[in-house]
Amino acid sequence: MARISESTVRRLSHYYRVLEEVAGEGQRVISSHRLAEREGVTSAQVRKDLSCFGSFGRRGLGYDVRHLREQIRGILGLSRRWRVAIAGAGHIGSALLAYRGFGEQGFDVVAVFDSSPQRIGRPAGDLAVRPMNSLSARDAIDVGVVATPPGAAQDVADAMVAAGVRGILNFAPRKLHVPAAVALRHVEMTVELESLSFALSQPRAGRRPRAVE
Amino acid sequence: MARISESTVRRLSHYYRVLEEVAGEGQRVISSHRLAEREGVTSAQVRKDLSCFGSFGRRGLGYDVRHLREQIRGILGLSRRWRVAIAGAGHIGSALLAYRGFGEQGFDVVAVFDSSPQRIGRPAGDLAVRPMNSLSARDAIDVGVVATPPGAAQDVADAMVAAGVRGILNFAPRKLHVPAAVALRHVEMTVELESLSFALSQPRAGRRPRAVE
DNA sequence: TTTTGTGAACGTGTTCACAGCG
DNA sequence: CGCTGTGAACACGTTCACAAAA
Repeated sequence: MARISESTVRRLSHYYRVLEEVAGEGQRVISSHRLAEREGVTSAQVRKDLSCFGSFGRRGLGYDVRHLREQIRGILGLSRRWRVAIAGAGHIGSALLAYRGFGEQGFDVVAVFDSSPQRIGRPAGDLAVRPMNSLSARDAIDVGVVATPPGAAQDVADAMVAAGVRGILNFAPRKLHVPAAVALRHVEMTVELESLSFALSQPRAGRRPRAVE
Repeated sequence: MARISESTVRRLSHYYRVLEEVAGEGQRVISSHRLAEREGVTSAQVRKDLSCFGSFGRRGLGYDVRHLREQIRGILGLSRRWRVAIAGAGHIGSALLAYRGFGEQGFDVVAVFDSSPQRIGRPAGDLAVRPMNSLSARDAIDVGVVATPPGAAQDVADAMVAAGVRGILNFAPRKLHVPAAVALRHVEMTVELESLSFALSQPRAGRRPRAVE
């Protein structure tokens, strides 16, 4: 089985959402063409992506919606739960804590940290905000979420790595350096905004690849 | 001047941040190599990206930090201001409203909408939450931010398009369909999370280094 | 000499087109 | 026949390598 590209994984995540929707509509079977249509990609892309992980379809028929959904669920690791720590109890951190979808995807927020004395000890959902330096390997955190100001982000990431996290989701607009064994993903709101600003600044009505339909 | 790839624009946004930092450190000149190093790309990449827009460097010397920063600022359309409307006064919408970086990038939030009667009329920063259906072309919105539950996202986007927005930033985990002339960007927190989940599920050859304390 | 700007080479992800199978 | 699975062709973004300039 060849190396899986990041784009393939991201599309898998999209397919998964479409399949949940389609299953909700009572559809039992879906073709790569229909799935592609809903997601805005080509049917060949769908088949290629899926074929990285096995043969889930039936020729002449299509894919069983429930079965495919469960397969993707397994592939994406959504069948198990992950222990998450959020660093930064500001606006973003608080919003994330309150975000229900987090738990629905298998991520349990088990600790919230901040370095500001004013915030430490304050209730945050079912939890209380802990001082940043109290994070340790004993917390057994799988995924750390960096929701601090940019200036603190690298230090926080270092602390997370020292505490043994295996993945980091970074919301701060700064490049983080972590060991290769730690998975790192970046939610780049700033970049999306500036990319939007660029598109809006272009003279002619933009024919941008991401503006489909 | 050839077509600009989306990746190039996104990197430009990164370079811009590095340049602000470097300018703050008092550096007056920076080479493509140093810039690349800080951003985690190759120096050829930096030069190629910049060369799409002109010749900003001096051979044998490098790039003038302030000048390059201002050039990129102009290219990304950050020299002017955009009128922004946020739809959805829930956790994400509120966090965005409180986010200062928004304004620093030239985006003025001039209206907040929601369809829930409980939220309408409530103060939101300097603004008051308005009923979703009160959005109209008279608001002269440039950019709409979709921060609603997924089920409402498409309707809200349609309303924004009808009100004449030129760009949409979507936080809802659902594909939006908009006319090609409307720029669309997606903050895919869900996808990043699931991509992390996938990475964590892979049987990694190199086990993570032991947590040292 | 240093470092940019850029055509050429390269690699990777996407699309095509069809063989294979129900 | 219809639709999947997949090698081959293609497109596009990245890297290389070097001529040109300071």
